[in-house]
Amino acid sequence: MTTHTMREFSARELHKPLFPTVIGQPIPFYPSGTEIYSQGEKAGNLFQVQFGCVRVYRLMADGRRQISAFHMSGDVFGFEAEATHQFFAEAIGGTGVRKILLTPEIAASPMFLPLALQTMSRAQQHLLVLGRQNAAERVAAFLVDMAERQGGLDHLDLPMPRGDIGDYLGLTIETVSRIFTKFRQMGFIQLEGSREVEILNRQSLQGMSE
Amino acid sequence: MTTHTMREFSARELHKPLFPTVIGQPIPFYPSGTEIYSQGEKAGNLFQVQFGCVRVYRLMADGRRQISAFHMSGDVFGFEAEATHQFFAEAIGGTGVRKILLTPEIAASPMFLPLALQTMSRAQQHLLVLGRQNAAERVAAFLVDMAERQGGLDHLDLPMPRGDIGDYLGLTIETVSRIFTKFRQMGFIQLEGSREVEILNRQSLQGMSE
DNA sequence: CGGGAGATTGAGCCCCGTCAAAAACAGTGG
DNA sequence: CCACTGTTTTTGACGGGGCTCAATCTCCCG
Repeated sequence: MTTHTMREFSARELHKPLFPTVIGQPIPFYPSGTEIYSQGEKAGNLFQVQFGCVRVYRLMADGRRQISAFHMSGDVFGFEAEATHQFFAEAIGGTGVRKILLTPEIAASPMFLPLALQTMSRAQQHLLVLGRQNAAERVAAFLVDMAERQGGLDHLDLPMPRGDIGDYLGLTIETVSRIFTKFRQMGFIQLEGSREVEILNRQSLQGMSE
Repeated sequence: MTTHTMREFSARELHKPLFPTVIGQPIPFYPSGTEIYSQGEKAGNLFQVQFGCVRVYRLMADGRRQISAFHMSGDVFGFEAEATHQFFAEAIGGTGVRKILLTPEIAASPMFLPLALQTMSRAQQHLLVLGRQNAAERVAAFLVDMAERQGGLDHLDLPMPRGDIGDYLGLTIETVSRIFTKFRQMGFIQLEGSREVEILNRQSLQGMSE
C-alpha cells in the first residue's frame, strides 16, 4: 500500500452537502484502494463522494468480481435493503467521502427517496447492458455514460483502471483494451495515456449503445 | 390474442392489501400477454400482484429484450426514478394486479421504502448473475431463486415460457433448454411437462450459483 | 386426429475468454 | 537525469461456451 498524506480540504473544493454532516468530523480521505465499507458490515449510513471515485462490488467465492456501480463527485451511495451491507465499497484513487448518518429524519427527507430510486434505476439500466449487449456496445455505453456524468464534454477522465471497467461491464481486461483500440482505429475516440479519452465521434458511440 | 373471460375473484383468493386499493375498482384481471404499463407512459402508480406473474422488461431498437424482473403473488412493482415508465410490464398467463395510487401518504408510509429498496437489491443481485456467471450458473441461480420465492419447497411452477427465462438470464431459449436437459441428466431436477420442476438435488444447484 | 405454439436437439460458427508475451507507464533511488 | 522495478495496458494465438440456423419433438386444444 502506498502512503498518502492526510490533508484538510478547503470548502470550495467540496460538494455542497445534501444532508448535514456528522458534526466535528473532517471529511474523511480514503487513499487509493482503501475500503469504505465491506460486505457483512452493519449498514445504516449513507456516503457522498466529494472528489475522486468509488467502486461498489460483489465477490464470488472463486474471486470473480462484479462492480455494480461507480460513484463520482456528488453521488450518494450506501443504500441497502438489509441491515448489513451486501457489497464492498472502495476508493479508486484518493477519494473524499462524506458520511451521512442515516437518521429517520433523513430517511423521510424529500431528497432521500429520489436518490435511492436513482441507484435502482442505474442498476436496472445496467442489466440491459450486461444481459443483451456485446463487448463493443458495452464499452460504448460506458463511455457515453461517463461523458454524460462528467458534464457532457467530449473530454473525459477515467479514474478507474481497465480491470475495473471490465468487472463493471462483465468483460475481461483484455477485451476492454481491444475495444478501446478498435474504437481508436475507427476514429471514434482518441487516447491520451490510458486514463484520458477524447470523444471524436459521439454519434457513433451513442448509436452503438442504444 | 386469445379471448378470456373477465370474472370477479373472491376475497380469499387475493393477497392481503399492503395499501388501500382505489375505491370501487374491482381487481383488474390481465389476460396472458396483456400490457400493464408501457415505456414512456406516465408513472405514478404502484402495482401489487394478486395471483399469476408479471414480467418487467426493456427493449432495444432491434428487438433484443432484457427482462429485469419477474413479479409473483404479493410482490409490489412499478417503482420509477423518472416521471415516466422506463419499462414495459406485461402479464404472463392470466394475472390479477391491484393498482395502488401513489399518494404522498403512501410514499411516506413505512412499507414503501423497504419495497423500493428490495427492487433495487434484486436488480443488483442480478447484475452479478448477468455479468459474471456462465449459463449453467445462471439457470441454477434462477431455479434456486424461484424455489425460495415459492416457499422453499422442492416442487416449483415456472409460470413463464423458456423465452422469458432466456431474456431474464441473458441467454437464448436454446441454451436455457439445453441446461435444463443437462440438469435433468445429472439428476439435479426432474421435469413434469415444461412448466413444472422437481428439485432433486438442491445442494448442487445452490453450490453452483454461489 | 390434426394443427400450432412451445420446447428440445443437432451442426456449425464466432465472439470473447484464457494464456502468454511484449510494451508502456509510474515510482524510487542513485 | 537515468537505470531499475513493478504495475498496468496492449497485443497475439488459440480454444471453447454460447449463439445461429434448422429440424424434430412434445404438449395442448379443438
